Amino acid sequence: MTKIDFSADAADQTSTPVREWGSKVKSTVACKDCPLQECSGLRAHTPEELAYIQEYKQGDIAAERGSIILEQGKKTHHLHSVLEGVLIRYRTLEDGRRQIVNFMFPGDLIGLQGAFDDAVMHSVEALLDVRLCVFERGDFKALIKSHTDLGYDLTWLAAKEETALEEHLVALGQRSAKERVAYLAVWLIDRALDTCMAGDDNSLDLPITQAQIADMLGLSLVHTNRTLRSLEREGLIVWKPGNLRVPDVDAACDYAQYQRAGTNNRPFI
Amino acid sequence: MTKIDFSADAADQTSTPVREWGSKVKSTVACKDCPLQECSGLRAHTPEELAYIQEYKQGDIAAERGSIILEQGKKTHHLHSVLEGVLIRYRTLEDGRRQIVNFMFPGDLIGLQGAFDDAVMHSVEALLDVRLCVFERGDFKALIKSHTDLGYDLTWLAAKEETALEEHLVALGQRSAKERVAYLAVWLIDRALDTCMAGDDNSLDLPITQAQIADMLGLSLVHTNRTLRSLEREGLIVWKPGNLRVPDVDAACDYAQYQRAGTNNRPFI
DNA sequence: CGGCCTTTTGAGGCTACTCAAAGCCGGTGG
DNA sequence: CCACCGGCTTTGAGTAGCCTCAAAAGGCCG
Repeated sequence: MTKIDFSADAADQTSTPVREWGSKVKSTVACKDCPLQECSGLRAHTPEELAYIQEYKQGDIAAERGSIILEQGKKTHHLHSVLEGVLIRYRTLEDGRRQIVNFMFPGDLIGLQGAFDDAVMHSVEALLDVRLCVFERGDFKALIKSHTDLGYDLTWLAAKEETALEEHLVALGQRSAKERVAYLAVWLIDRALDTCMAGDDNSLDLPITQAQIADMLGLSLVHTNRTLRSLEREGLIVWKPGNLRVPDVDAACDYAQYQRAGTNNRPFI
Repeated sequence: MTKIDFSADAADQTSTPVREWGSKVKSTVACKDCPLQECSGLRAHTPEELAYIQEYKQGDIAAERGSIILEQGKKTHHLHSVLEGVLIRYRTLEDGRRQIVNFMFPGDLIGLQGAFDDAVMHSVEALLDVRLCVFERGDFKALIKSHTDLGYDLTWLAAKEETALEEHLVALGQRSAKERVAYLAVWLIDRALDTCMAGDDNSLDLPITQAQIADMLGLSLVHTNRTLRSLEREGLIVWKPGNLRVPDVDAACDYAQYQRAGTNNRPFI
Protein backbone atom coordinates (compact mmCIF):
# COMPACT_ATOMS: atom_id res chain seq x y z
CA MET A 1 0.00 0.00 0.00
CA THR A 2 2.90 2.35 0.59
CA LYS A 3 3.87 4.40 -2.38
CA ILE A 4 7.26 4.12 -3.91
CA ASP A 5 9.41 6.93 -2.70
CA PHE A 6 11.52 7.12 -5.82
CA SER A 7 8.79 8.71 -7.78
CA ALA A 8 8.54 12.42 -8.12
CA ASP A 9 4.78 12.26 -8.33
CA ALA A 10 3.55 8.76 -7.76
CA ALA A 11 0.81 10.08 -5.54
CA ASP A 12 -0.69 11.93 -8.47
CA GLN A 13 -4.08 10.33 -8.98
CA THR A 14 -4.96 11.94 -12.30
CA SER A 15 -4.75 10.09 -15.56
CA THR A 16 -2.05 12.25 -17.00
CA PRO A 17 1.16 10.49 -17.81
CA VAL A 18 3.47 10.56 -14.88
CA ARG A 19 7.22 10.93 -15.14
CA GLU A 20 7.93 7.98 -12.95
CA TRP A 21 11.21 8.16 -11.06
CA GLY A 22 12.51 10.86 -13.36
CA SER A 23 16.06 11.60 -12.39
CA LYS A 24 16.30 8.99 -9.70
CA VAL A 25 17.08 6.17 -12.09
CA LYS A 26 20.61 4.92 -11.80
CA SER A 27 22.19 1.78 -13.03
CA THR A 28 23.43 -0.29 -10.14
CA VAL A 29 23.85 -3.44 -12.21
CA ALA A 30 25.42 -3.59 -15.64
CA CYS A 31 23.71 -6.00 -17.99
CA LYS A 32 26.86 -7.98 -18.45
CA ASP A 33 26.82 -8.64 -14.72
CA CYS A 34 23.11 -9.42 -14.62
CA PRO A 35 22.59 -12.05 -11.93
CA LEU A 36 19.86 -13.68 -14.00
CA GLN A 37 22.48 -14.82 -16.46
CA GLU A 38 23.41 -17.46 -13.93
CA CYS A 39 19.94 -18.76 -13.46
CA SER A 40 19.43 -22.24 -14.83
CA GLY A 41 15.80 -21.69 -15.74
CA LEU A 42 16.56 -18.73 -17.95
CA ARG A 43 18.38 -18.63 -21.23
CA ALA A 44 21.61 -16.70 -20.90
CA HIS A 45 22.19 -13.91 -23.37
CA THR A 46 25.15 -13.67 -25.68
CA PRO A 47 27.57 -10.84 -24.94
CA GLU A 48 26.26 -9.21 -28.09
CA GLU A 49 22.68 -9.27 -26.87
CA LEU A 50 23.74 -7.96 -23.51
CA ALA A 51 25.29 -4.99 -25.23
CA TYR A 52 22.01 -4.31 -27.09
CA ILE A 53 20.04 -4.46 -23.91
CA GLN A 54 22.45 -2.32 -21.99
CA GLU A 55 22.04 0.28 -24.68
CA TYR A 56 18.31 0.51 -24.03
CA LYS A 57 18.33 0.06 -20.32
CA GLN A 58 17.84 3.37 -18.59
CA GLY A 59 18.81 2.05 -15.20
CA ASP A 60 17.23 0.14 -12.40
CA ILE A 61 15.15 1.03 -9.42
CA ALA A 62 14.44 -0.56 -6.10
CA ALA A 63 10.97 -0.63 -4.61
CA GLU A 64 9.97 -2.01 -1.32
CA ARG A 65 7.41 -4.66 -0.58
CA GLY A 66 3.90 -3.28 -0.95
CA SER A 67 4.84 -0.63 -3.50
CA ILE A 68 2.48 -0.06 -6.37
CA ILE A 69 4.59 -0.11 -9.51
CA LEU A 70 1.83 0.39 -12.05
CA GLU A 71 -1.66 1.67 -11.55
CA GLN A 72 -4.69 0.54 -13.49
CA GLY A 73 -5.79 3.02 -16.14
CA LYS A 74 -2.69 5.16 -15.94
CA LYS A 75 -0.41 5.95 -18.77
CA THR A 76 3.17 5.00 -18.47
CA HIS A 77 6.31 5.98 -20.28
CA HIS A 78 8.23 3.01 -19.06
CA LEU A 79 8.59 -0.65 -19.49
CA HIS A 80 10.10 -2.70 -16.68
CA SER A 81 11.60 -6.07 -16.23
CA VAL A 82 12.04 -7.86 -12.95
CA LEU A 83 15.63 -8.10 -11.83
CA GLU A 84 14.86 -9.39 -8.38
CA GLY A 85 11.76 -10.12 -6.34
CA VAL A 86 8.17 -11.13 -6.99
CA LEU A 87 5.15 -9.00 -7.92
CA ILE A 88 1.46 -9.47 -8.59
CA ARG A 89 -0.55 -8.06 -11.42
CA TYR A 90 -4.23 -7.46 -10.69
CA ARG A 91 -7.33 -5.78 -11.94
CA THR A 92 -9.98 -4.13 -9.81
CA LEU A 93 -13.66 -3.75 -10.61
CA GLU A 94 -15.56 -0.63 -9.72
CA ASP A 95 -17.27 -2.23 -6.73
CA GLY A 96 -13.96 -3.31 -5.25
CA ARG A 97 -13.77 -6.91 -6.35
CA ARG A 98 -10.23 -7.70 -7.32
CA GLN A 99 -8.70 -10.39 -9.50
CA ILE A 100 -5.02 -11.16 -9.36
CA VAL A 101 -4.16 -12.06 -12.90
CA ASN A 102 -0.62 -13.32 -12.60
CA PHE A 103 2.58 -13.32 -10.65
CA MET A 104 5.77 -11.85 -12.01
CA PHE A 105 9.12 -13.47 -11.27
CA PRO A 106 12.65 -12.41 -12.20
CA GLY A 107 13.05 -12.07 -15.94
CA ASP A 108 9.40 -11.23 -16.53
CA LEU A 109 8.38 -8.13 -18.36
CA ILE A 110 6.06 -5.58 -16.78
CA GLY A 111 3.77 -3.41 -18.84
CA LEU A 112 4.25 -4.84 -22.29
CA GLN A 113 0.61 -4.17 -23.04
CA GLY A 114 1.19 -0.57 -22.10
CA ALA A 115 3.69 -0.36 -24.92
CA PHE A 116 0.82 -0.74 -27.36
CA ASP A 117 -2.10 0.79 -25.59
CA ASP A 118 -1.91 4.11 -23.94
CA ALA A 119 -2.91 2.89 -20.53
CA VAL A 120 -2.48 -0.46 -18.86
CA MET A 121 -5.64 -2.05 -17.54
CA HIS A 122 -4.09 -3.54 -14.45
CA SER A 123 -2.04 -2.61 -11.43
CA VAL A 124 1.24 -4.14 -10.34
CA GLU A 125 2.31 -4.46 -6.74
CA ALA A 126 5.51 -5.78 -5.21
CA LEU A 127 5.15 -8.78 -2.90
CA LEU A 128 8.77 -8.55 -1.88
CA ASP A 129 11.35 -5.84 -2.06
CA VAL A 130 12.14 -5.74 -5.75
CA ARG A 131 14.59 -4.35 -8.21
CA LEU A 132 13.38 -3.51 -11.68
CA CYS A 133 15.16 -2.58 -14.87
CA VAL A 134 13.71 0.46 -16.59
CA PHE A 135 13.31 0.91 -20.32
CA GLU A 136 11.77 3.73 -22.25
CA ARG A 137 8.48 2.77 -23.77
CA GLY A 138 9.22 4.65 -26.97
CA ASP A 139 12.56 2.96 -27.45
CA PHE A 140 10.92 -0.37 -27.37
CA LYS A 141 9.57 -0.22 -30.87
CA ALA A 142 13.03 0.70 -32.07
CA LEU A 143 14.46 -2.21 -30.11
CA ILE A 144 12.26 -4.72 -31.85
CA LYS A 145 13.25 -3.34 -35.18
CA SER A 146 16.95 -2.94 -34.69
CA HIS A 147 17.63 -6.14 -32.79
CA THR A 148 15.40 -8.77 -34.17
CA ASP A 149 16.67 -11.45 -31.83
CA LEU A 150 15.30 -9.52 -28.92
CA GLY A 151 12.10 -8.82 -30.82
CA TYR A 152 11.75 -12.53 -31.17
CA ASP A 153 12.36 -13.00 -27.45
CA LEU A 154 9.71 -10.44 -26.69
CA THR A 155 7.14 -12.28 -28.74
CA TRP A 156 8.23 -15.46 -27.05
CA LEU A 157 7.71 -13.89 -23.64
CA ALA A 158 4.29 -12.60 -24.61
CA ALA A 159 3.31 -16.04 -25.81
CA LYS A 160 4.53 -17.58 -22.56
CA GLU A 161 2.59 -15.12 -20.49
CA GLU A 162 -0.43 -16.06 -22.50
CA THR A 163 0.16 -19.71 -21.74
CA ALA A 164 0.30 -18.93 -18.04
CA LEU A 165 -3.00 -17.05 -18.15
CA GLU A 166 -4.50 -19.95 -20.05
CA GLU A 167 -3.44 -22.23 -17.27
CA HIS A 168 -4.96 -19.96 -14.61
CA LEU A 169 -8.14 -19.77 -16.64
CA VAL A 170 -8.49 -23.54 -16.62
CA ALA A 171 -7.96 -23.52 -12.88
CA LEU A 172 -10.67 -20.93 -12.26
CA GLY A 173 -13.12 -22.42 -14.70
CA GLN A 174 -12.79 -26.12 -14.02
CA ARG A 175 -11.17 -26.86 -10.70
CA SER A 176 -12.56 -27.10 -7.20
CA ALA A 177 -11.23 -24.93 -4.39
CA LYS A 178 -8.79 -27.55 -3.16
CA GLU A 179 -7.58 -28.28 -6.64
CA ARG A 180 -7.09 -24.59 -7.28
CA VAL A 181 -4.97 -24.07 -4.22
CA ALA A 182 -2.89 -27.14 -5.02
CA TYR A 183 -2.48 -25.92 -8.56
CA LEU A 184 -1.36 -22.47 -7.48
CA ALA A 185 1.10 -23.90 -5.01
CA VAL A 186 2.74 -26.09 -7.61
CA TRP A 187 2.71 -23.35 -10.20
CA LEU A 188 4.42 -20.96 -7.82
CA ILE A 189 7.01 -23.53 -6.83
CA ASP A 190 7.74 -24.21 -10.47
CA ARG A 191 8.21 -20.55 -11.24
CA ALA A 192 10.41 -20.22 -8.19
CA LEU A 193 12.52 -23.17 -9.28
CA ASP A 194 12.95 -21.65 -12.72
CA THR A 195 14.12 -18.38 -11.27
CA CYS A 196 16.34 -19.76 -8.56
CA MET A 197 14.11 -18.52 -5.78
CA ALA A 198 13.03 -21.84 -4.35
CA GLY A 199 14.61 -23.60 -1.45
CA ASP A 200 16.01 -27.06 -2.11
CA ASP A 201 13.04 -28.69 -0.41
CA ASN A 202 10.48 -27.26 -2.83
CA SER A 203 9.73 -24.33 -0.63
CA LEU A 204 9.35 -20.66 -1.35
CA ASP A 205 9.55 -17.71 1.00
CA LEU A 206 6.81 -15.41 -0.17
CA PRO A 207 4.84 -13.11 2.13
CA ILE A 208 1.47 -13.47 0.45
CA THR A 209 -1.72 -13.07 2.46
CA GLN A 210 -4.62 -15.45 2.30
CA ALA A 211 -6.69 -12.56 1.01
CA GLN A 212 -4.36 -12.37 -1.97
CA ILE A 213 -4.55 -16.09 -2.58
CA ALA A 214 -8.31 -15.76 -2.46
CA ASP A 215 -8.26 -12.91 -4.99
CA MET A 216 -6.08 -14.97 -7.27
CA LEU A 217 -8.23 -18.08 -7.16
CA GLY A 218 -11.66 -16.51 -7.13
CA LEU A 219 -12.45 -17.81 -3.65
CA SER A 220 -13.60 -16.08 -0.50
CA LEU A 221 -11.07 -15.39 2.21
CA VAL A 222 -12.75 -17.68 4.68
CA HIS A 223 -13.00 -20.58 2.32
CA THR A 224 -9.41 -20.12 1.21
CA ASN A 225 -8.33 -20.46 4.79
CA ARG A 226 -10.33 -23.63 5.33
CA THR A 227 -9.00 -25.06 2.10
CA LEU A 228 -5.39 -24.34 3.05
CA ARG A 229 -5.83 -26.01 6.38
CA SER A 230 -7.53 -28.97 4.80
CA LEU A 231 -4.71 -29.50 2.31
CA GLU A 232 -2.21 -29.17 5.10
CA ARG A 233 -3.98 -31.81 7.16
CA GLU A 234 -3.68 -34.11 4.18
CA GLY A 235 0.01 -33.32 3.95
CA LEU A 236 -0.18 -32.14 0.37
CA ILE A 237 0.73 -28.52 0.89
CA VAL A 238 2.14 -26.58 3.81
CA TRP A 239 1.36 -22.92 3.29
CA LYS A 240 2.31 -20.96 6.36
CA PRO A 241 2.29 -17.16 6.41
CA GLY A 242 5.45 -16.19 4.56
CA ASN A 243 6.40 -19.66 3.42
CA LEU A 244 5.01 -22.20 0.99
CA ARG A 245 6.19 -25.78 0.80
CA VAL A 246 5.05 -28.68 -1.32
CA PRO A 247 6.51 -31.87 0.11
CA ASP A 248 5.62 -34.03 -2.86
CA VAL A 249 5.24 -31.98 -6.01
CA ASP A 250 4.20 -34.92 -8.13
CA ALA A 251 1.44 -35.86 -5.73
CA ALA A 252 0.18 -32.30 -5.69
CA CYS A 253 0.28 -32.09 -9.48
CA ASP A 254 -1.62 -35.29 -9.66
CA TYR A 255 -4.22 -34.07 -7.24
CA ALA A 256 -4.67 -30.80 -9.13
CA GLN A 257 -4.61 -32.50 -12.53
CA TYR A 258 -1.88 -30.12 -13.51
CA GLN A 259 0.78 -30.93 -16.06
CA ARG A 260 4.02 -29.23 -15.23
CA ALA A 261 5.59 -27.60 -18.23
CA GLY A 262 9.10 -28.91 -18.54
CA THR A 263 11.72 -26.35 -17.65
CA ASN A 264 12.16 -24.39 -20.77
CA ASN A 265 14.95 -21.87 -20.70
CA ARG A 266 12.79 -18.87 -21.16
CA PRO A 267 14.41 -15.77 -22.50
CA PHE A 268 14.35 -12.54 -20.55
CA ILE A 269 15.26 -8.95 -21.01
CA MET B 1 -16.32 -33.31 -33.86
CA THR B 2 -15.80 -34.30 -37.49
CA LYS B 3 -12.24 -34.39 -38.64
CA ILE B 4 -10.98 -32.11 -41.31
CA ASP B 5 -10.86 -33.93 -44.58
CA PHE B 6 -7.94 -31.95 -45.93
CA SER B 7 -5.51 -33.70 -43.74
CA ALA B 8 -3.60 -36.70 -44.90
CA ASP B 9 -3.48 -38.10 -41.40
CA ALA B 10 -5.43 -35.97 -39.01
CA ALA B 11 -6.81 -39.08 -37.39
CA ASP B 12 -3.35 -40.00 -36.25
CA GLN B 13 -3.50 -39.89 -32.47
CA THR B 14 0.22 -40.16 -31.79
CA SER B 15 2.33 -37.20 -30.89
CA THR B 16 4.38 -37.29 -34.03
CA PRO B 17 4.23 -34.20 -36.16
CA VAL B 18 1.55 -34.42 -38.77
CA ARG B 19 1.88 -33.08 -42.27
CA GLU B 20 -1.36 -31.19 -42.18
CA TRP B 21 -2.99 -30.64 -45.55
CA GLY B 22 0.24 -31.36 -47.38
CA SER B 23 -0.39 -30.80 -51.04
CA LYS B 24 -3.96 -29.65 -50.70
CA VAL B 25 -3.06 -26.07 -49.85
CA LYS B 26 -3.91 -23.63 -52.59
CA SER B 27 -4.19 -19.93 -52.54
CA THR B 28 -7.70 -18.86 -53.36
CA VAL B 29 -7.25 -15.33 -52.11
CA ALA B 30 -4.25 -13.15 -52.84
CA CYS B 31 -3.18 -11.02 -49.92
CA LYS B 32 -3.68 -7.87 -51.87
CA ASP B 33 -7.32 -8.84 -52.25
CA CYS B 34 -7.69 -9.87 -48.61
CA PRO B 35 -11.25 -9.06 -47.57
CA LEU B 36 -10.07 -8.11 -44.08
CA GLN B 37 -8.41 -5.06 -45.56
CA GLU B 38 -11.84 -3.53 -45.79
CA CYS B 39 -12.78 -4.20 -42.21
CA SER B 40 -13.07 -1.08 -40.14
CA GLY B 41 -11.95 -2.74 -36.90
CA LEU B 42 -8.69 -3.91 -38.39
CA ARG B 43 -5.72 -1.89 -39.49
CA ALA B 44 -5.21 -2.16 -43.22
CA HIS B 45 -1.79 -3.17 -44.42
CA THR B 46 0.34 -1.14 -46.77
CA PRO B 47 0.89 -2.66 -50.20
CA GLU B 48 4.44 -3.28 -49.12
CA GLU B 49 3.39 -5.29 -46.08
CA LEU B 50 0.92 -7.22 -48.18
CA ALA B 51 3.74 -8.24 -50.43
CA TYR B 52 5.75 -9.48 -47.43
CA ILE B 53 2.87 -11.49 -46.16
CA GLN B 54 2.06 -12.93 -49.54
CA GLU B 55 5.62 -14.13 -49.73
CA TYR B 56 5.19 -16.21 -46.58
CA LYS B 57 1.66 -17.33 -47.08
CA GLN B 58 1.54 -20.88 -48.26
CA GLY B 59 -2.06 -20.75 -49.21
CA ASP B 60 -5.41 -21.00 -47.54
CA ILE B 61 -7.66 -23.82 -46.57
CA ALA B 62 -11.33 -24.17 -45.87
CA ALA B 63 -12.63 -26.24 -42.98
CA GLU B 64 -16.18 -26.90 -42.11
CA ARG B 65 -17.95 -26.20 -38.89
CA GLY B 66 -16.96 -28.67 -36.23
CA SER B 67 -13.53 -29.37 -37.67
CA ILE B 68 -10.65 -29.72 -35.27
CA ILE B 69 -7.89 -27.50 -36.59
CA LEU B 70 -5.35 -28.11 -33.86
CA GLU B 71 -5.18 -30.87 -31.31
CA GLN B 72 -3.89 -30.51 -27.80
CA GLY B 73 -0.42 -31.93 -27.31
CA LYS B 74 0.32 -32.36 -31.00
CA LYS B 75 3.17 -30.85 -32.85
CA THR B 76 2.40 -28.67 -35.76
CA HIS B 77 4.39 -27.36 -38.66
CA HIS B 78 1.98 -24.62 -39.40
CA LEU B 79 0.74 -21.34 -38.19
CA HIS B 80 -2.70 -20.14 -39.21
CA SER B 81 -4.59 -16.95 -39.29
CA VAL B 82 -8.35 -16.63 -39.56
CA LEU B 83 -9.50 -15.32 -42.89
CA GLU B 84 -13.14 -15.99 -42.29
CA GLY B 85 -15.25 -17.57 -39.59
CA VAL B 86 -15.05 -18.08 -35.84
CA LEU B 87 -13.26 -20.73 -33.81
CA ILE B 88 -12.79 -21.72 -30.19
CA ARG B 89 -9.60 -22.61 -28.44
CA TYR B 90 -9.91 -24.99 -25.50
CA ARG B 91 -8.00 -27.20 -23.17
CA THR B 92 -9.14 -30.56 -21.85
CA LEU B 93 -8.18 -32.16 -18.55
CA GLU B 94 -7.59 -35.86 -18.26
CA ASP B 95 -10.93 -36.51 -16.62
CA GLY B 96 -12.80 -34.80 -19.43
CA ARG B 97 -13.40 -31.37 -17.95
CA ARG B 98 -12.95 -28.78 -20.64
CA GLN B 99 -12.20 -25.09 -20.53
CA ILE B 100 -12.74 -22.92 -23.55
CA VAL B 101 -9.97 -20.38 -23.32
CA ASN B 102 -10.83 -17.94 -26.05
CA PHE B 103 -12.66 -17.30 -29.30
CA MET B 104 -10.84 -16.54 -32.49
CA PHE B 105 -12.25 -14.08 -34.97
CA PRO B 106 -11.02 -13.00 -38.41
CA GLY B 107 -7.51 -11.60 -38.24
CA ASP B 108 -6.55 -13.66 -35.20
CA LEU B 109 -3.53 -15.86 -35.21
CA ILE B 110 -3.79 -19.57 -34.42
CA GLY B 111 -0.97 -21.49 -32.85
CA LEU B 112 1.51 -18.74 -32.09
CA GLN B 113 2.53 -20.58 -28.96
CA GLY B 114 3.25 -23.61 -31.08
CA ALA B 115 5.83 -21.56 -32.92
CA PHE B 116 7.90 -21.51 -29.75
CA ASP B 117 7.02 -24.72 -28.05
CA ASP B 118 7.01 -27.97 -29.82
CA ALA B 119 3.44 -28.78 -29.07
CA VAL B 120 0.45 -26.57 -28.41
CA MET B 121 -1.38 -27.21 -25.18
CA HIS B 122 -4.84 -26.56 -26.53
CA SER B 123 -7.17 -27.62 -29.28
CA VAL B 124 -8.87 -25.39 -31.81
CA GLU B 125 -12.27 -26.11 -33.31
CA ALA B 126 -14.27 -24.26 -35.92
CA LEU B 127 -17.65 -22.94 -34.80
CA LEU B 128 -18.53 -21.92 -38.34
CA ASP B 129 -17.22 -22.91 -41.72
CA VAL B 130 -13.87 -21.16 -41.78
CA ARG B 131 -11.10 -20.21 -44.11
CA LEU B 132 -7.59 -20.05 -42.73
CA CYS B 133 -4.33 -18.75 -44.13
CA VAL B 134 -1.44 -21.15 -43.75
CA PHE B 135 2.13 -20.19 -42.90
CA GLU B 136 5.10 -22.39 -42.32
CA ARG B 137 6.10 -22.43 -38.71
CA GLY B 138 9.78 -22.31 -39.53
CA ASP B 139 9.40 -19.31 -41.80
CA PHE B 140 7.88 -17.38 -39.00
CA LYS B 141 11.11 -16.69 -37.21
CA ALA B 142 12.56 -15.42 -40.43
CA LEU B 143 9.49 -13.24 -40.94
CA ILE B 144 9.98 -11.51 -37.63
CA LYS B 145 13.56 -10.84 -38.44
CA SER B 146 13.27 -9.75 -42.00
CA HIS B 147 10.14 -7.64 -41.71
CA THR B 148 10.24 -5.93 -38.40
CA ASP B 149 6.93 -4.16 -38.91
CA LEU B 150 5.22 -7.50 -38.97
CA GLY B 151 7.28 -8.69 -36.05
CA TYR B 152 5.96 -5.72 -34.16
CA ASP B 153 2.40 -6.57 -35.20
CA LEU B 154 2.89 -10.10 -33.99
CA THR B 155 3.96 -8.93 -30.58
CA TRP B 156 1.03 -6.56 -30.58
CA LEU B 157 -1.33 -9.42 -31.34
CA ALA B 158 0.16 -11.57 -28.61
CA ALA B 159 -0.25 -8.74 -26.12
CA LYS B 160 -3.86 -8.27 -27.19
CA GLU B 161 -4.61 -11.92 -26.80
CA GLU B 162 -3.16 -11.70 -23.35
CA THR B 163 -5.46 -8.80 -22.55
CA ALA B 164 -8.44 -10.85 -23.65
CA LEU B 165 -7.46 -13.76 -21.43
CA GLU B 166 -6.99 -11.34 -18.57
CA GLU B 167 -10.53 -10.15 -19.10
CA HIS B 168 -11.88 -13.70 -19.13
CA LEU B 169 -9.92 -14.43 -15.99
CA VAL B 170 -11.59 -11.57 -14.18
CA ALA B 171 -14.95 -12.86 -15.32
CA LEU B 172 -14.32 -16.38 -14.04
CA GLY B 173 -12.76 -15.28 -10.81
CA GLN B 174 -15.00 -12.44 -9.73
CA ARG B 175 -18.32 -12.47 -11.49
CA SER B 176 -21.54 -14.30 -10.77
CA ALA B 177 -23.14 -16.59 -13.33
CA LYS B 178 -25.44 -13.90 -14.69
CA GLU B 179 -22.65 -11.37 -14.87
CA ARG B 180 -20.45 -13.86 -16.67
CA VAL B 181 -23.02 -14.58 -19.32
CA ALA B 182 -23.68 -10.87 -19.81
CA TYR B 183 -19.97 -10.26 -20.05
CA LEU B 184 -19.45 -12.95 -22.63
CA ALA B 185 -22.34 -11.71 -24.71
CA VAL B 186 -20.98 -8.18 -24.83
CA TRP B 187 -17.46 -9.35 -25.45
CA LEU B 188 -18.56 -11.48 -28.37
CA ILE B 189 -20.62 -8.69 -29.83
CA ASP B 190 -17.66 -6.36 -29.56
CA ARG B 191 -15.37 -8.78 -31.33
CA ALA B 192 -18.00 -9.31 -33.98
CA LEU B 193 -18.37 -5.57 -34.50
CA ASP B 194 -14.61 -5.24 -34.87
CA THR B 195 -14.47 -7.92 -37.51
CA CYS B 196 -17.57 -6.93 -39.43
CA MET B 197 -19.47 -10.01 -38.43
CA ALA B 198 -22.21 -8.39 -36.39
CA GLY B 199 -25.63 -7.45 -37.61
CA ASP B 200 -26.55 -3.80 -37.37
CA ASP B 201 -28.74 -4.46 -34.33
CA ASN B 202 -25.91 -5.77 -32.18
CA SER B 203 -26.59 -9.31 -33.08
CA LEU B 204 -24.33 -12.15 -34.09
CA ASP B 205 -25.14 -15.37 -35.87
CA LEU B 206 -23.04 -17.97 -34.13
CA PRO B 207 -24.04 -21.60 -33.71
CA ILE B 208 -22.66 -22.11 -30.24
CA THR B 209 -24.23 -24.64 -27.91
CA GLN B 210 -25.09 -23.95 -24.31
CA ALA B 211 -22.64 -26.67 -23.38
CA GLN B 212 -19.92 -24.60 -25.01
CA ILE B 213 -21.00 -21.45 -23.23
CA ALA B 214 -20.89 -23.42 -20.01
CA ASP B 215 -17.38 -24.67 -20.75
CA MET B 216 -16.26 -21.15 -21.46
CA LEU B 217 -17.69 -19.65 -18.29
CA GLY B 218 -16.98 -22.44 -15.88
CA LEU B 219 -20.66 -23.15 -15.25
CA SER B 220 -22.71 -26.29 -15.51
CA LEU B 221 -24.88 -26.80 -18.56
CA VAL B 222 -28.07 -26.70 -16.55
CA HIS B 223 -27.22 -23.54 -14.74
CA THR B 224 -26.08 -21.88 -17.94
CA ASN B 225 -29.47 -22.55 -19.41
CA ARG B 226 -31.30 -21.11 -16.43
CA THR B 227 -29.05 -18.09 -16.46
CA LEU B 228 -29.64 -17.45 -20.15
CA ARG B 229 -33.38 -17.65 -19.69
CA SER B 230 -33.23 -15.39 -16.70
CA LEU B 231 -31.27 -12.71 -18.55
CA GLU B 232 -33.67 -13.00 -21.43
CA ARG B 233 -36.64 -12.46 -19.15
CA GLU B 234 -34.99 -9.29 -17.95
CA GLY B 235 -34.49 -8.22 -21.54
CA LEU B 236 -30.76 -7.81 -21.21
CA ILE B 237 -29.65 -10.51 -23.59
CA VAL B 238 -31.43 -12.62 -26.16
CA TRP B 239 -29.36 -15.70 -26.82
CA LYS B 240 -31.27 -18.08 -29.04
CA PRO B 241 -29.65 -21.16 -30.56
CA GLY B 242 -27.59 -19.80 -33.44
CA ASN B 243 -28.12 -16.15 -32.69
CA LEU B 244 -27.04 -13.76 -29.98
CA ARG B 245 -28.46 -10.30 -29.58
CA VAL B 246 -27.80 -7.62 -27.00
CA PRO B 247 -30.52 -4.97 -27.29
CA ASP B 248 -28.78 -2.44 -25.08
CA VAL B 249 -25.05 -3.01 -25.00
CA ASP B 250 -24.41 -0.25 -22.51
CA ALA B 251 -26.93 -1.66 -20.09
CA ALA B 252 -25.40 -5.10 -20.41
CA CYS B 253 -21.88 -3.71 -19.87
CA ASP B 254 -23.10 -1.90 -16.86
CA TYR B 255 -24.70 -5.00 -15.46
CA ALA B 256 -21.56 -7.07 -16.00
CA GLN B 257 -19.25 -4.31 -14.76
CA TYR B 258 -17.38 -4.62 -18.01
CA GLN B 259 -15.48 -1.76 -19.60
CA ARG B 260 -15.54 -2.04 -23.36
CA ALA B 261 -12.14 -1.48 -24.89
CA GLY B 262 -12.51 1.24 -27.49
CA THR B 263 -12.25 0.00 -31.04
CA ASN B 264 -8.58 -0.20 -31.66
CA ASN B 265 -7.58 -1.02 -35.18
CA ARG B 266 -5.82 -4.17 -34.35
CA PRO B 267 -3.27 -5.42 -36.81
CA PHE B 268 -3.60 -8.83 -38.41
CA ILE B 269 -1.62 -11.15 -40.58
C1' DC C 1 -41.26 -42.33 -37.97
C1' DG C 2 -37.29 -43.06 -34.97
C1' DG C 3 -32.84 -41.60 -33.22
C1' DC C 4 -29.68 -38.21 -31.72
C1' DC C 5 -28.40 -33.87 -30.06
C1' DT C 6 -29.77 -29.81 -27.71
C1' DT C 7 -32.67 -27.23 -24.73
C1' DT C 8 -35.70 -26.86 -20.91
C1' DT C 9 -37.61 -27.75 -16.33
C1' DG C 10 -37.90 -30.05 -11.61
C1' DA C 11 -35.95 -31.59 -7.22
C1' DG C 12 -32.53 -32.17 -3.92
C1' DG C 13 -27.79 -31.64 -2.27
C1' DC C 14 -23.18 -29.79 -1.69
C1' DT C 15 -19.69 -26.38 -2.28
C1' DA C 16 -18.48 -22.13 -1.35
C1' DC C 17 -20.27 -17.61 0.50
C1' DT C 18 -21.62 -14.25 4.19
C1' DC C 19 -21.84 -12.72 8.74
C1' DA C 20 -19.71 -12.88 13.08
C1' DA C 21 -16.33 -13.17 16.56
C1' DA C 22 -12.19 -14.73 18.74
C1' DG C 23 -7.13 -15.60 18.66
C1' DC C 24 -2.48 -14.10 17.06
C1' DC C 25 1.24 -11.27 16.08
C1' DG C 26 3.98 -7.24 15.45
C1' DG C 27 4.23 -2.41 16.13
C1' DT C 28 3.46 1.81 18.82
C1' DG C 29 3.09 4.63 22.64
C1' DG C 30 2.32 5.60 27.45
C1' DC D 1 7.38 -3.20 30.16
C1' DC D 2 2.84 -3.67 29.26
C1' DA D 3 -1.57 -2.06 27.16
C1' DC D 4 -3.48 -1.13 23.02
C1' DC D 5 -4.29 -1.28 18.13
C1' DG D 6 -4.57 -2.85 13.32
C1' DG D 7 -3.92 -6.44 10.15
C1' DC D 8 -4.04 -11.30 9.40
C1' DT D 9 -5.64 -15.91 10.52
C1' DT D 10 -8.76 -19.16 12.40
C1' DT D 11 -13.21 -21.12 13.66
C1' DG D 12 -18.43 -21.35 13.99
C1' DA D 13 -23.09 -21.07 12.08
C1' DG D 14 -26.40 -20.40 8.68
C1' DT D 15 -27.38 -19.55 3.77
C1' DA D 16 -27.38 -19.25 -1.21
C1' DG D 17 -25.64 -20.01 -5.58
C1' DC D 18 -24.54 -23.42 -8.33
C1' DC D 19 -24.20 -28.46 -9.14
C1' DT D 20 -25.90 -33.20 -10.03
C1' DC D 21 -29.35 -36.39 -11.19
C1' DA D 22 -33.32 -37.06 -13.82
C1' DA D 23 -36.57 -36.69 -17.38
C1' DA D 24 -39.35 -34.45 -20.80
C1' DA D 25 -39.77 -31.51 -24.88
C1' DG D 26 -38.03 -29.59 -29.24
C1' DG D 27 -35.47 -29.71 -33.59
C1' DC D 28 -32.88 -31.92 -37.34
C1' DC D 29 -31.83 -35.74 -40.32
C1' DG D 30 -31.83 -40.28 -42.28
